[in-house]
Amino acid sequence: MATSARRGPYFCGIDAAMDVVAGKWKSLILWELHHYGTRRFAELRRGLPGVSEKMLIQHLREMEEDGLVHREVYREVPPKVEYSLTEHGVSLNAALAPLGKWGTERMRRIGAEKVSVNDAVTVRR
Amino acid sequence: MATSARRGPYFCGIDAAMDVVAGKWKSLILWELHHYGTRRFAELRRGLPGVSEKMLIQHLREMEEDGLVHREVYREVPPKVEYSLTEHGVSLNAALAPLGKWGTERMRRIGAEKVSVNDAVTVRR
DNA sequence: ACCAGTACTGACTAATTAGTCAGGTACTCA
DNA sequence: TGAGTACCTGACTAATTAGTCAGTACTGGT
Repeated sequence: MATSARRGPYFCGIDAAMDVVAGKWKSLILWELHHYGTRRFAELRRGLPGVSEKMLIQHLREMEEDGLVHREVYREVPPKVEYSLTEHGVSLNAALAPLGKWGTERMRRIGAEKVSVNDAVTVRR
Repeated sequence: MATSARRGPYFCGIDAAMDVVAGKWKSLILWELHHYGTRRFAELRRGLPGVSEKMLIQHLREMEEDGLVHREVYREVPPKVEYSLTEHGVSLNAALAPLGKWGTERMRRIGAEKVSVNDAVTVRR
């Protein structure tokens, strides 16, 4: 089982929270959905420069399983799928806010750059 | 470079914070050091049931590089090394508190078990 | 003398996570 | 007719992260 799902046992709450947020793009997806409310698959892909479709879908599926995002499929052609945060997703995002603030502060401290759209296509590590 | 160090560019603050917290045991180390104030290497090892010495050292070194923990070496025999949180480590821990609360709530929701000392030696995933 | 405790290092392997790329359906527009 | 958009799936590979295990130097206790 290469993908998803641990769901305990956990050492503590942070451990449990990390389990659902860990993944290269998950926090970014959370932020996008929080910021825009509702986003289609292709919109998310464009909003997360550098993400591969495979990972985007995989993360979205895991987050759906974990009850963080809601997936609304419209039986149309061409297909239309809308993603949005559930109540739990919204509260997780709120819980992440202080961490985001700390991170922003850290970026200022170490003088880290923000990724630009041009950088994003190239390597990140 | 298998170990450590990305340090930007980041997409956002959460991305930057995640960079220093990601790692199987880092949040737990943070919690231990926060709880006890100062801990020796062997105390940490015992406090984190299941951790391998290699990962513990590796994580401690990375966190030291990232300015989260302070390493105090006493030139004695047998060797004595004390780890403690720096100011930044303390503030990071504070920023993680809401996330920990969310995680605890999630554990209650999904009925996840807390790891017991007996479990810890065996597999975790 | 021998074993345990301390704080490690380093080689090697296993497991996990992410990326690439090809394909698939069902349409619309030129 | 051919290209393009939308939302995917699946096979295969690369990169990253974690685990195992052996070994070091020194000492205190039995």
